Amino acid sequence: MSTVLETPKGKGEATRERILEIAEAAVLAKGFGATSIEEVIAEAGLTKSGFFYHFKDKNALAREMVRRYVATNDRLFDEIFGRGQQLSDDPLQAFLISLKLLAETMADLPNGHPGCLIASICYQERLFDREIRDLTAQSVRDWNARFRTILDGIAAVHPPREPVDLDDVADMLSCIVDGAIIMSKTLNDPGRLERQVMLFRSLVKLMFAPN
Amino acid sequence: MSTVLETPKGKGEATRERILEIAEAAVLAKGFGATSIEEVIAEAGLTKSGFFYHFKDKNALAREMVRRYVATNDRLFDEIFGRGQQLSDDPLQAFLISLKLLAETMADLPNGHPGCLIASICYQERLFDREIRDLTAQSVRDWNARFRTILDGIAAVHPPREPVDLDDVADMLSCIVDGAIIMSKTLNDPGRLERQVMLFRSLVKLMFAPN
DNA sequence: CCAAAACTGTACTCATGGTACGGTTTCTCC
DNA sequence: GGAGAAACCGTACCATGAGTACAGTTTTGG
Repeated sequence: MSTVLETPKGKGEATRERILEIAEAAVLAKGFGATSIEEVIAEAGLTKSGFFYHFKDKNALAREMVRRYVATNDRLFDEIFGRGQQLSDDPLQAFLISLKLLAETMADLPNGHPGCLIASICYQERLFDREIRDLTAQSVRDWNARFRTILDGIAAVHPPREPVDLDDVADMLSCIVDGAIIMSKTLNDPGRLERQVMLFRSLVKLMFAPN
Repeated sequence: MSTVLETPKGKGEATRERILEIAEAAVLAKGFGATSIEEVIAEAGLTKSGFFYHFKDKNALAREMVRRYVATNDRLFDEIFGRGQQLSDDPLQAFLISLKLLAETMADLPNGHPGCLIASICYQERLFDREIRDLTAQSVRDWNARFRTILDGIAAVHPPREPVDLDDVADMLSCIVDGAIIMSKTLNDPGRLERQVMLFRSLVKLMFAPN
């Protein structure tokens, strides 16, 4: 309370963050069930006791991982779609700009996109408790709602030329990103993710742009 | 060779199949790393010795699982896209019919789509050997090539109204299906998968149909 | 009926996840 | 600079699961 800085961040907080980061990478590479606490703490450079000081069990680790992932993603979306709105008053143009930014962001990852934690968890649902599954579900709903709002704004100005359901179009963006991440990883070709986002962008243009 | 039936199928073959089916369901629900041989054999009703009679180790099980999954999927695609071609001479109409069939097939799963094994494996790549990763990569490439061929046939008759890359459009179908499966599972709403396939269908129409 | 196929049973090793708990260092604040 | 909390270490322990070895038993197909 007395410090001026926003994030006092005791030493413990830093360790927590390090654990979460290492764990997330491991989970995305081998799955939660196959990610051992031992390997995480080995890489983090602390002991088992130290780990359990921060997280009461593996499920607590998972919960915090998801919270962290969702928060990071939310911030990224805020920035990307906020930036689009700054750069154009037309909602369609703003969205197209944001999609381009999104594609570039995806392409900028040096070793390709590390993966979507929500997708990873979805394929291991039985390992997680109700709270975690609710967390992932809510975050997906939030993202879809965000896109839906944007699309509403566009449709108000540019009536779509075909009767498409905007809820489905909003869903589609998440679907394409998740699907493209999988394809990129499977084929070991990071470029596909960017291309899919750009194709989605073309289709948005096709749907709304006056011909 | 002397039998008339296509599949003589000794008793061992049936057991193998049962193991693979149980294992696949378990892997899609909790991941490969968290799927124990013990639980699989418990559900299959045989002993550990019995299991290792059929598969030399867990990786052999994974290999056969993937082979089985890919073969099943190939057959399904053969049927769906073959049927489309039977029902219309126009390649675009044929594809639209097939996509409708695909959407219906997806919607017909009683408890929603169980999941894509390739996607599941992609998020646990470190657990699998080179051979398995090559298998999944090749199957994805094959599916993409199949769709690309269809799109080529369409484009030859109906020039696309926007300059879209047909390779990307072909990729998109797999991406959308994989992504929609994840969303359906995460939100526990099986309907989304069907809707996404139908939306893709609308977009194909929008891309190629003369206005 | 016989040989191969398809298992069962037991008994073990080794590695690892996860728990429990008491002790020790390091930080922080008064 | 001392007290107490936060952050961490050490060790001992149990349960589970992968995988091996191998001898025995049932089942099946020709």
